[in-house]
Amino acid sequence: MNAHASAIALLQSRSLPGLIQQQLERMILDGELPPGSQLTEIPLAARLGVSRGPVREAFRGLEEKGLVRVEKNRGVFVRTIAPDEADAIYEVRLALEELIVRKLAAVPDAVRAAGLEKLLAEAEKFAKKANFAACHECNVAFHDRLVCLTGNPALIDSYRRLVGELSLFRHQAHASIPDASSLRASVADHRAILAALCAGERAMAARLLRRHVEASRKRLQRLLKNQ
Amino acid sequence: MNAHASAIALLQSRSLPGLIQQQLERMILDGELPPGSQLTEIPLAARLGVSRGPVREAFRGLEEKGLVRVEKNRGVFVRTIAPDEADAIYEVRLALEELIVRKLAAVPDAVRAAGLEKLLAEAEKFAKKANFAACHECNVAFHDRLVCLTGNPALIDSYRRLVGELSLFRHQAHASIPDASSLRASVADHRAILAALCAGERAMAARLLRRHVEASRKRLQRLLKNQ
DNA sequence: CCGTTACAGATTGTTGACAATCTGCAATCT
DNA sequence: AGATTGCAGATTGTCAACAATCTGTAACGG
Repeated sequence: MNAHASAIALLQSRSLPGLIQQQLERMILDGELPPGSQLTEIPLAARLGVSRGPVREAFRGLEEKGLVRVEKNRGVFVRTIAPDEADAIYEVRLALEELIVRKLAAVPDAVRAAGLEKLLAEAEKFAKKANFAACHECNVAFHDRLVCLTGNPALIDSYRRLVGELSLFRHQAHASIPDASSLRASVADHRAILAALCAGERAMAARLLRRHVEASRKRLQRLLKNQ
Repeated sequence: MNAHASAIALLQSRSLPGLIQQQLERMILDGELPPGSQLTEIPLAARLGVSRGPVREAFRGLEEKGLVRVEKNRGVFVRTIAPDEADAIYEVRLALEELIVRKLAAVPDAVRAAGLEKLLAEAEKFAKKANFAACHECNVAFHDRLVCLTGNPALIDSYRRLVGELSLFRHQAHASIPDASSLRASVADHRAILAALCAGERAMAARLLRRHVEASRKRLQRLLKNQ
C-alpha cells in the first residue's frame, strides 16, 4: 500500500513534460548531452515513448532554466557558456555563498545536526579509493546541503541554477570531474568551512569560502585557456 | 526596407510561444492577472488567435520562471507568495543589491554616464503630479538600470526574477503601487544612493541601499499584516 | 435532512497530421 | 572551376481531434 501511495503521488505530482524535463536535465548536468549538442524532438520522443508535444514543453522549461538555447526553426541545443559568462556566474555565486555562510554561522547547532561530517568523510574515502567522480559528487552535495540548510527557497533556487550553469561550463571545458589534487583541496576547504560554521565564526567562514570559490574559478579559467 | 528588416528580425527572433509568454508575463507583473487567478487554455488561445499548443508551452516557461503554479489536471494559476517567502526573497535580493553597488562603486564614471539623474527627476515630476503609477515605474526602472550597468547577465537574470516575484507579492497585498509617502521616500533614497555611487563611496552606498531595501520589506510586511 | 453516488459539462493531457522552414546535394550556368 | 539555383529529405511549428481527468449538480438512499 505504501508503494501504491507513492506511485499515485508520483503520477499526480509530476506531469509527463515535467518528468521529461527532469530526465533531460539530469542528462545535461551529467554531461551525457554535451554543450552545443542538438536535441532533436522526434528521436527523443521515440526513445521516451511519447509524442513530440510533451517533449517540446520540456524544452521550454529547460530554456527558461538556462540549460538549452532554442533557435527558431533550427532546433534546441545544449547551452554553451563563454568564459566571460562563467566568470560572471562565479561572481553571483560568491555573493550567494556569502549570504549562506552568514545565515548558517548564526545557527551553528543546526549545522552540527545536519551530519555534514559524514558527507566529508565519504568524500575523503572516495578520494583515497581514486573514485574521483563520486568524490566530486560529494563535494557538490556539500554545497547543496549547505544552501538547503538555510531553508530559504528563493536562495536555494537561485543558487542551484548558477551551480547548474557552472556544471555545464565544466563539461564544456572537458573537465567534468576536477583532477585529484583539486578534489582533495576542495574537501580540505570544506572541512575548514564546516568547522568555522559550527563554531559560529562568521568572518572566518566567509573568508574561507571566498577563497574556496575563487580557487575553483581560477582553476577552471586556467584550464580553459590552455585547452 | 528598414521596417521590413525589423519585421523579419522579429519573426525570426521570437517564436510564437515566446511572444505569448512575454505577453502573459507582462499581464501578470502589471497585475492584470492577479495572484491566484486561473489561466485557462481555451479562452486564452481564442483571445490570442492561436491554438492551445503554444499556450501550453508558454505556461511551462512561466512556471519555470516562478510566475505561475501548474497543478496537474487542474490548471495553471498565477503564483501566490506567502509572507515568509517574500521575506526570503527580500533576503536574497539584498545580497544581490550589495553585489550591484559593490561593482558599480568601482566604476563611478560609468554610473555618471548612464543618465540616471534624468530618471530620478522624472520620478519626482510624477510624484508632484500625483501620478503614482508612473513614479513607481520609474523607481523600479532605477533598480533595473543599476543592475544592467553591471553588465553581468547572470546577475541581471537572478535579480529580475526576484523583483518579478516581489512584484507579484505586492499585487497580492493589494498594494500594486506604494502610497505617496513611500514613493517619495524611495526617490530620495535613490538620489542618495546614486550620489554615493558616483562618488565611489562603496560602504556608504551599501549602507544606504540596505536601509532602502529593508524599509521596503518592512512596509510590505506591515501592510499584509493589517490587511 | 444529510451524506453518497452517478452523471453531464468543461478543462486538461496527449497524440497524429499537416504546413512551413531549413539543410545538404546535385544540376546548371557563367 | 566556382558560384548559383532547384530540389528532396528531414526537422520544426502549429493545429484540431481524441482520451483522461476534474467539477459541480442532481438524483438516490439512509
